[in-house]
Amino acid sequence: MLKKERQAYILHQVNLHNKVLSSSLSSEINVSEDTIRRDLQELAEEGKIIKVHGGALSHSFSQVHFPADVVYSQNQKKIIAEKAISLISNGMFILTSGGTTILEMARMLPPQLKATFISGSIGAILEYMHHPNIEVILIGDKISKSSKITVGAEAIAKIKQIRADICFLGTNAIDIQHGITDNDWEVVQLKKAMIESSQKIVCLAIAEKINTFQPIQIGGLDKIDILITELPPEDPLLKPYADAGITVL
Amino acid sequence: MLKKERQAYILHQVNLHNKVLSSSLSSEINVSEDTIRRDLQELAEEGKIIKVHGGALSHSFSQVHFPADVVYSQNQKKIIAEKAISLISNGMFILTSGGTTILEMARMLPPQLKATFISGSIGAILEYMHHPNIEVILIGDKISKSSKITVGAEAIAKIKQIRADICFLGTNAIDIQHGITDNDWEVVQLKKAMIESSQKIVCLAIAEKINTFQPIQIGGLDKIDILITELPPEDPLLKPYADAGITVL
DNA sequence: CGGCTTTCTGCGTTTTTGTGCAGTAATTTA
DNA sequence: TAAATTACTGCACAAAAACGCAGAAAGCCG
Repeated sequence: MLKKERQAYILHQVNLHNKVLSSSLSSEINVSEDTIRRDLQELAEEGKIIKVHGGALSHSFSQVHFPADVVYSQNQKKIIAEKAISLISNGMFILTSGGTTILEMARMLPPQLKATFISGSIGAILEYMHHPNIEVILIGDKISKSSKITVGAEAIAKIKQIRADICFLGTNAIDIQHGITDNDWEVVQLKKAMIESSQKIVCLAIAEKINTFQPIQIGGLDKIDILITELPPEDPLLKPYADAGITVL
Repeated sequence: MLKKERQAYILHQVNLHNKVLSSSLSSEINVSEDTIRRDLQELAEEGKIIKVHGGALSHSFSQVHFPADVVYSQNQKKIIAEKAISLISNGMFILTSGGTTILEMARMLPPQLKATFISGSIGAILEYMHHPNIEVILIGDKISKSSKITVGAEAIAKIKQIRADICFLGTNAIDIQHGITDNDWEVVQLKKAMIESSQKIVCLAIAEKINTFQPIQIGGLDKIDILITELPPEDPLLKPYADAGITVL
């Protein structure tokens, strides 16, 4: 088993179960605990997991601990959310994934807006529920504790029954070559279904996610209609995407 | 259980109940009181809780003054929750409605418990998600903002596909003549479906709901297997229900 | 192709960390 | 003030981490 492969597996396990033990990983993959420890350390340095004595935890596990950095990217997300909201009008059926950017958008929805929001993300649903004029449809199925969304065949089947006007995807990684990618298999399946069920696909991504990629592909750039970042549309970083036929906001 | 994990659990408990006892935490998590004390100390040093003799308090507690009757009915619900939890064992499929009593039960589930919980109540789902060993299945459909649960034909159809071991119903009103009743049409439909899909039906009701009724019937007393209140089972108020063949706890 | 470097992995040893226990001091409660 | 809880201290033991090292594998290059 290759190092990269191993780390991808570890990351997946962490995101799935919220925690991993060095000892159990070691026996699962058949490498020494030393190697596991080194992998965990690398992943921790990249900020993908939180290393603790005995194993590692997923980032979402200890939500509380996101200091100064959070406020900074909060503002970025507000800019993105504003642009996204400008695409919504009354009466629309809107499909959304989860993720902090989507949550920010949900919070900023204008109170007069009348629309139907469909999502499997618990966090997003909670936000939508606060709004007076929004109909909320919850996609049900097994809940993934790490990503706090519903996942599974039922959820996907349900999404496939829908014909939404527009779909907002919180984007974990996007680049020219691989399109949009993610690191959780089940989340990927869900997003794929969402793309199939929507007339227009909007990707919300903060700039640091641009030109990065993750192990699993959701879809190529050709699936995307609109890309929203906190940068001005004419930023050179975004030029390749505009050239690929995507509307950049 | 990892140290960080344990501390996260403790913190969650503190924020939930506003206080924790070292002794009860120790037996819940199965570590020595010494370890708990050291955890509390660390959390206190980080300013996340207030350590006191015998346990710890939440920060918010020191400020807010709870009206006595809130605490009182909180305690009633805790008694009910405890009795209800005694009916649950590992591996069970458990269907639950919403309501504050159910929420209290969800909060008090022992961390070692491995079971599958199925619900359409957003609040309950959020609680279940915090527990390390519980599988959570979310019933999806349109969300009723007033009751904060999913309602509708899809939700009912989904429930009908389930064969649960036990079903816990938060009860709004119960009396000898009308059985269990409620005042929300859609909630009633859902609870009816839940009753049909479960082997054993448990009603959780605080004493003040006993011998009251609401406009819409969910089901007669014959549908109920177990009735749980905060009163001792031999309380005369409950005698008619025991006579009707219901196990009263 | 052969030699060189670099990277990766596993092993043994030393440190550090986490946990429980016993005895004692401090505190609550009656 | 006495009895009972709870807190603290030092210690012992186990588990995990860190460190240095050596062999294996992969990549590079003339």
